[in-house]
Amino acid sequence: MKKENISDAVIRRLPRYYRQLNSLFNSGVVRISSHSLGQEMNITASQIRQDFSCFGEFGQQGYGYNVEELRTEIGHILGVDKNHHLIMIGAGNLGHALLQNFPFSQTGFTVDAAFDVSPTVVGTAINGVPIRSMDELDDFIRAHTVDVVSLTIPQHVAQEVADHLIALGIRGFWNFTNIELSSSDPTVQFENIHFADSLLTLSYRIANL
Amino acid sequence: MKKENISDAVIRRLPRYYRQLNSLFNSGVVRISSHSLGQEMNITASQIRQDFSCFGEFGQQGYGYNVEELRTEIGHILGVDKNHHLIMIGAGNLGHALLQNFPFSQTGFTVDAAFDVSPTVVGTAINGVPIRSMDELDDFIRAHTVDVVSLTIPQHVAQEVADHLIALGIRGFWNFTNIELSSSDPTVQFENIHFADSLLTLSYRIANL
DNA sequence: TAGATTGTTAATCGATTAACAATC
DNA sequence: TAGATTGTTAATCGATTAACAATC
Repeated sequence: MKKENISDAVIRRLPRYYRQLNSLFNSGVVRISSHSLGQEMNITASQIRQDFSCFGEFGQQGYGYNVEELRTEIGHILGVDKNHHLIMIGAGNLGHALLQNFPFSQTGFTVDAAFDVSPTVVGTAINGVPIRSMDELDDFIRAHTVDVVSLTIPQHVAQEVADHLIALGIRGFWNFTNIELSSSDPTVQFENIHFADSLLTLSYRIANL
Repeated sequence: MKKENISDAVIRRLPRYYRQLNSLFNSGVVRISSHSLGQEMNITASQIRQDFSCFGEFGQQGYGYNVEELRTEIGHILGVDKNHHLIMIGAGNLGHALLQNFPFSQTGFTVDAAFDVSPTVVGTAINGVPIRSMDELDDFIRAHTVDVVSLTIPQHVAQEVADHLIALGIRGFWNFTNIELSSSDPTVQFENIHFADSLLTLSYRIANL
């Protein structure tokens, strides 16, 4: 399942397609053409067909795409049918918010545990996810499959914790700390959510029309 | 202060430059060349010089860039010196987390109020920001300058609330609901933080090398 | 069948990189 | 002065769009 030469721009559009197709499916729409889908999403029909053709032939001439089928295909490409395992490091406000509100299961993830240093939260559970002590982290990782670690911890410990986790074999990081994490190992993947960068681009745009 | 033809790609790099320059400044670095900055950020020196030259001439031949000066310039371009006013709609877990942890003031923002429907939080304050009732929202907006509204509310009310706010004159939205908001008015700016899209791209990448 | 729409190849556009004269 | 490094123009690369034969 190794596609080569898929550009980042294409990959970033896949979740949007998936989201739109889900919404269409839930509205009972059975089929859609690249043209209509493009209008709804503000993407050209050409680009949609180009994007899909990176992964296979999902449509039918003269008909378009079956919404349910296409949704399943793109979901498969994204791995929502994989049941990835995730643990959360840091169960503060943001970690708490994610555990409470984020639809992990719809995204193909199971949150097996959260870890924190604070004795007041260790031993409790949020939305069914047990909060464990950071002391148990290494043993937990050695004993379980962990595909992704979400980092909702203070900036100043982020790189250090990441390095430690990489040494333990973790390859996927969902990084909420506003710093650039890096690794010399190219198989380690970081996905960053930089709130500050996001707000600053908005700040720029509202000032420049 | 209206620069034309600045591509989105350039704008998205500005906060990264700003972040890196801040870090260099705090480490006491006085000057830096496009070459060194590029090495640190994994960007070519050419691109850095191209990016900066969209906004002015901030360097000096044979010397490079003065870190403090360049930081100030880019901060100015991004508007961190503007003191924008922000209100938050929805003071649930995520809103709470942002109020507690996000460095609004360092980003050039003041949070004047948060609004929620829940009577248990209305009347309280988080990190000095008062939580008001949604009933007070319209009057508040009419009486105050509001540059940006952060939307940390449930998906199903998001577009409706956004439309209402647009009608009241709001032009900047920091959208944390996992849906695509839109407006026919091109002066309205949406900056979306789609957690699910982000996690799905990570899901894709860990499966494909 | 005729009309619609795909998948794909070719053309265009824009963004990144390279090169270099200007100059500190 | 010689060396370094900018700002900018030109070359390259990659991504988006257009066109169209294939075909449902």
